[in-house]
Amino acid sequence: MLIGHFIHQLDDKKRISIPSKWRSLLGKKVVVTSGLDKSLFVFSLKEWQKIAEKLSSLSFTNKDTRSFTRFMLSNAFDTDLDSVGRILITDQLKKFADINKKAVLVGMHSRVEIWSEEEWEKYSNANNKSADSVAGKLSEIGVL
Amino acid sequence: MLIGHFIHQLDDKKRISIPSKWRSLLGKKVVVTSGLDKSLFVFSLKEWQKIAEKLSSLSFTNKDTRSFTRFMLSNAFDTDLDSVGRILITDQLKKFADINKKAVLVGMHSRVEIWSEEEWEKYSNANNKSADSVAGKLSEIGVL
DNA sequence: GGTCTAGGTGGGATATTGTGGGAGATATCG
DNA sequence: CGATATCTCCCACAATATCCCACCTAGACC
Repeated sequence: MLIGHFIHQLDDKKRISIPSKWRSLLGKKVVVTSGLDKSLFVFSLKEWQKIAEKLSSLSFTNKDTRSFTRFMLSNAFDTDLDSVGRILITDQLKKFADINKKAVLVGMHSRVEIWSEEEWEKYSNANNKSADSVAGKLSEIGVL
Repeated sequence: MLIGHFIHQLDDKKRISIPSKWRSLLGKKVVVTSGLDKSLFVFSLKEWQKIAEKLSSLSFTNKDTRSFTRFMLSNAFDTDLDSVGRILITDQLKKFADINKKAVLVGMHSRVEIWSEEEWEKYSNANNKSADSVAGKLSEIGVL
């Protein structure tokens, strides 16, 4: 299970290290694509295949699903981890997520999200959860 | 059942001892995450998996639950107990709970909470004073 | 009261990880 | 077709995490 978050550098060769903890879970080949909220999604090849299948099963007549499918597929990029566990980020994706140098890698169960540091800070501050709302959600899912 | 509380040191290598009493209940692998009121939650792997499953089952189209899931997962950290029963606390979590050196480990049924000593004092003092009102609540829910 | 044991704490040595850069291979363009 | 830019693979280094062992204190037991 992919959890936690790490701050890594995107170097001038547009490489970024996948935290070593996650490498065994992701495998050697991954797919990077544009995600929600100005972040990139990284899937293991296996997870990606599941998603691709789901996307292809969506109705083509619905305008929304058609555009969502295009959004996911057109920006998808498959890349291998190099010998020390880094992946490549294309210019388009770099630009999409507005990543300059520092990036935040976030573990989200079965996928990894990549954010620019600034966007991540903004996002997590903006969603500055009051203790009450967190407590409420926690009790909803049966933790408290 | 995890009950009672212990005061242990968080050393410079960001390790903290789990009370030996609790080790058999928690198992070798645990997950630490940000909790409520400036405290950290420690779950056994089993308990955590239940939570993670619930989280992943939440609808991802809802912006609120998405941010809640990110909050829970991005601050989570899975760690093994070392040969003498200590776990690691990441810088992020250390900062979140404002733990410097002395920390209080509190048994809360199925999870452990970790507080900085100062926060714990503050919190428990405030609570002791209102013991009467707590007693009232307990009778409301049929405990006493 | 002394000895023994278990649990908590600290520190050193080694392995791992993240990051940068070079050289050869490949593609691009005039 | 040659020159130049880009990409890919490989190696090197510094920082840090991980593993292991040793100490120390407090309580138990004789």
